[in-house]
Formats: sequence, structure tokens, C-alpha cells
Amino acid sequence: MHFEETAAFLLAKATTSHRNSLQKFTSSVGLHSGQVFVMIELWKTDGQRQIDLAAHLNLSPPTVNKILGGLLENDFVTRARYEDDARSTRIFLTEKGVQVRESLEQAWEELEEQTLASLTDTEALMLKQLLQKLFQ
Amino acid sequence: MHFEETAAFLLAKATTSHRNSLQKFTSSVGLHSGQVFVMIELWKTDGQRQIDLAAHLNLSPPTVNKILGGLLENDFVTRARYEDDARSTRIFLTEKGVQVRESLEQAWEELEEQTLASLTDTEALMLKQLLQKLFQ
DNA sequence: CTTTGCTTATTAGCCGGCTAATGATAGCTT
DNA sequence: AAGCTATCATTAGCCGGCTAATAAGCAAAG
Repeated sequence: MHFEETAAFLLAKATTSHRNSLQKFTSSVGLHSGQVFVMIELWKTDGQRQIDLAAHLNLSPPTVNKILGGLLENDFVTRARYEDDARSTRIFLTEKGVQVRESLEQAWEELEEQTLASLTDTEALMLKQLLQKLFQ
Repeated sequence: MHFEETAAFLLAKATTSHRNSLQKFTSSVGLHSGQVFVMIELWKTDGQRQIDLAAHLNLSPPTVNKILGGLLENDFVTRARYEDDARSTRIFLTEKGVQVRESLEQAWEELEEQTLASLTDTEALMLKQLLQKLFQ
């Protein structure tokens, strides 16, 4: 069997390589790669509970908790009690957290460009559609 | 900007998800996800130095070193001095390391099937070609 | 033969994932 | 009201990546 030619193999290899690129670009705006996705989710809907963030991000609650620790330390978000349920906390963007979006969008455009550099526009579109279909 | 529609975003999400599937399948044959790629490389060429493994796998030397630690502990590989250079070690498959290949190939087929379940044959082929083009 | 510099392996320590286990709270059943 | 159960956040601990720093050995220049 030629593992190297399977989609499972290629996808796994793509993981590592893409994470390295991602890390480079996000660090230029002061964020770690994992933190970015939490921020994107909060920009969509601010004030979510951790459990909801985890569900929306397709990540485990401990992973979200750990990532939030870093974001809290660096003042990108704050925690607040959930009024109706003492078990939960709600996560809110700080001013800094709101403002970093613009820098990230710029970095993201460069990342996207670099990611797709080896593909034609048609291929890029196909890739996006296929990825969406794979893990919707 | 809609991050969710970029290839960079979709790739990051897809690969995380894929790693979880991968882990499930490889653990069924007693290997961790990262160890699999080292084994695949050794099945291609046994007796490589760590530095060459790292280069072929596109991983950092410390990462390879750490993964080999686990493989050594579980008797999938052994270390031997490199005759011509005392700095290097060569990594060799054990009998167990050779034999686990068959089990992994079976598990890998299932993984591949599950990975591509939502795609047609044509789409699967396109995906593989695009990934190969992206990270060759 | 010594010194300087490069290469290899390793260690330490970080982030991003995960599972399993805890503790606190909410809520439902009785 | 009491007790069981489910839910949420958190902690501990693991693997897979990485960079930076260390130690050891090789090799070439002087």
C-alpha cells in the first residue's frame, strides 16, 4: 500500500504544514494560532459561554478553557458571571479584542494568498468546496 | 471579512478534525498518530538517521526525537550507533515494527474510506491532486 | 596539533489538541 | 425538602508540533 497517495495521509501532512504558516501570520498580530479561532467566533457572537464556544468551534471544553487562559492574560477577552446560571461564565471581547480584528484581517489575506499560491482560481474554488464538503 | 469561507480557515478546521479520526484508527493498532508517519518512513527505508527522518518527514529533529522515544519504549524500533559518525544514531525496525504494517494497512483503508465518504470518486481524486499541489 | 566552526542528538519549555476525573451548581423526581 | 442526575468549568496529564539552548563529535584551517 502506498500511504503517501491516500487522502488521509495528504490531509495529515497538510495539517502540520498549514499550522506552521498559520502560526507565522497570527503571531504577527500578537495571537497564537489556536486563539484566532476563538476570537473569530467571538467577533461573530460576543458574550458566549465556554461550552457554547466549544460546540461552535468543534473543540473540547478543556481546549477552549486553556486557550481562553491565554486570551485573558493578554487582555483580549474578559470573563463575566452568567446571570442565570452560576456554573457558567460568559466571555466578552475587550476593546483590544475588538480592535485586533482589523490587523488579523490584513494578515489573513496574506495567509490566504500564500496558501493558494500554487493553485489557479478554479482550483482554489474547488478546494474550498471540497473541504467544506468533507467537514461541514 | 468572512474568515469561514477562506481556504486557510477551512484547511485549519478540516485538519484538526482529521487528526481526531486518524488518532482513533491508529490507536486500534497500538500506535499514536504521530508515530505512524515515522513508521511509514522506516518501512520505505530502514536504518535512517534521525536527522534524515526529520528531513524526509518535514518535521523538526526534536519532534522526531520525541516520537522515537515512544516507539523505542514500545519496541517498534531500536537504536544503533552509526558506524562512521558517533554523533548519529540509526533507527531500525524491530520484528514487531515490521509486522504492525499489515494491521495498519487494514486500518488505513477504513480510515480512507471514512475520510472520503462524503465525496464522489471524482471529487476524491480532485481533492488528492489539490492537496498534493498545495503541499508538495 | 589546536582551534574554530558545523552537525547531530537531546533537553527544556511552550502552544494546541485530547480524555478522564473533580467540584460546584441546576434541575427534576420523589 | 431531599436526593439523584445532568451540566459547566476546571485540573491533571498525555501526545504532537515547535523554537532555543546544550553537549558532543567531526572536519577543516591554521
